[in-house]
Amino acid sequence: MSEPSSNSQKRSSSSLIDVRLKKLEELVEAGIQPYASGFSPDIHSAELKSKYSGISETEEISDVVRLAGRIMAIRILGKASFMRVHDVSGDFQIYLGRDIVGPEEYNRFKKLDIGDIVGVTGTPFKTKTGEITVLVKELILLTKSIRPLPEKWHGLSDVEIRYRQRYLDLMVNQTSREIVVTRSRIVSYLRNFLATRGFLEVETPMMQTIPGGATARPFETYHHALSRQLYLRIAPELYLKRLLVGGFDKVFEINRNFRNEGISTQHNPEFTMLEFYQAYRTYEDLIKLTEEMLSNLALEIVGSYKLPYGDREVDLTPPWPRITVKESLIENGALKPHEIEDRNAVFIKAMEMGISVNKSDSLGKLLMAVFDEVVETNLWGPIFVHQYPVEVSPLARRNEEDPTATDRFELYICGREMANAFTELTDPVDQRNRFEEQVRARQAGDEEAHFLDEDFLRALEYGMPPAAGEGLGIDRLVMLLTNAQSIREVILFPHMRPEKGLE
RNA sequence: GGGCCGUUAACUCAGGGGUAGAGUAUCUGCCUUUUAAGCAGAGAGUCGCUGGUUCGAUCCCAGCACGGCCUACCA
Repeated sequence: MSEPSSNSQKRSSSSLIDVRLKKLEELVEAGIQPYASGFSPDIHSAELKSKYSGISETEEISDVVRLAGRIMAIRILGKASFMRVHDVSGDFQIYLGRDIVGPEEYNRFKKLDIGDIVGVTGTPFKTKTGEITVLVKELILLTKSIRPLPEKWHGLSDVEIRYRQRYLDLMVNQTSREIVVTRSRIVSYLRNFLATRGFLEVETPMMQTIPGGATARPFETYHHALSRQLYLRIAPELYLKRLLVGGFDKVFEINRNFRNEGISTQHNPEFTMLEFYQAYRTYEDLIKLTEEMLSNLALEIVGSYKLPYGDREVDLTPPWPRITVKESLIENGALKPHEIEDRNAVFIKAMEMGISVNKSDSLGKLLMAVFDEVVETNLWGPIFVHQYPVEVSPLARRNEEDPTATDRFELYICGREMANAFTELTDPVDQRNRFEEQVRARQAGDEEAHFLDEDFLRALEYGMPPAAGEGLGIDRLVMLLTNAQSIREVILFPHMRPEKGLE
């Protein structure tokens, strides 16, 4: 699309590339296929090392092993050479001797570059320094690399390049690879945990005509054939509940949500959410399930309930404490017990604290504004904050004793919201009233207020069994378990502005 | 969206109003057990972009681009 000169590939880099392109030409002229196929390794580096760790230095092993990987270091010592090769399980060393492969082949090997992918066939032996090494009988070039890799001491640390060219980051940074593997293990564990408890994994629409289930600004798109506006989903909640109406009593979905909001170390426009719903249960049951699921997950992934996070530690040994929103506000000293039910008193307090609030805000919204400002970041946790105000919980069931509160909790770990759950509102009349309240808020300018979903109300009118549901942010959970300080470290290809010259 | 900081060789980084330095990588030569191999030599840069100030800018100033951190909204 753009001319080579406007490409991000700078001139000097292209001179290094030119050297390699010349080598590539020479290979082709010599009749060598620089992008070969058909070589199958029969062992990985980790297995090689463990299998032959017991051999002695002088021992000659007749086993022939086949390995493949990317050359990461080359040490030429005249008529013999060592190379370090990376494969998926780690790295291994190969030994090339001129007297073994012959002078012609040996000279060809000396022209290999760091970054080239090779297949080797040979026998294992132990070097003077005790490293299991492959004595190469045959080496074939599988892929010629024409771009230089980052240097061997410091590797690649420029975060912009690490995120934009994740393939390069994964090639040279082991911790980046480990996070990918850990994330996969976490998702598998959660899937298995729920599946063994009878939950059914489902997929619901990513493109929705009415974006529902959360308070957030949606991304908009357009369907030409239907001539209508569509939204990328902000949550799967209303669809999963429709499945409860339909008769499934335990369902879950692990998938992407999209929210048209700011980007930060805690936020990516698309993020992964686990949502699960269970009929004939309450949020009390979800508290127990969450404790069990996440504490066992920590044992599985980290090997302990106690996790290092930043320069602190968080202890996931169950059970975890609980506190109501109102209790937390009083305990924190933000509000006095007599003020907590008094909208005007809370409004004045919020103003005094410099929190941006509106005259029209309900008591519940004001309480949450104060909570977000002064309580939330101090909740190192793990802790369940529960009994959220009804005005900010339009899909949650009212508490039996306190109709201004809902049977809802949010789980906080390391000062961050990890999960949000509640006993579901199943009363179609109450649900309609709450939606209408949201519509009024939207008309008053609240871009994040819920849309009214008439079909969802129709489903509730047929009757949804009593149920409880929860949403759990997977990216933040992976951050917690990998001690990552930025969400971009746990998302393979995080959102970035387009790179100049490559659009 | 706001504030602060950054952008110099392919990579990691120094430097600083008089047209640029190191290590790694690359290239050449020597070297048969190295593993940050070693020794000798060489090449490599529009100092993010665009303007301004100046005899002269990579350095000072402004704007822009991209990124990072904090902050705001949210999960």
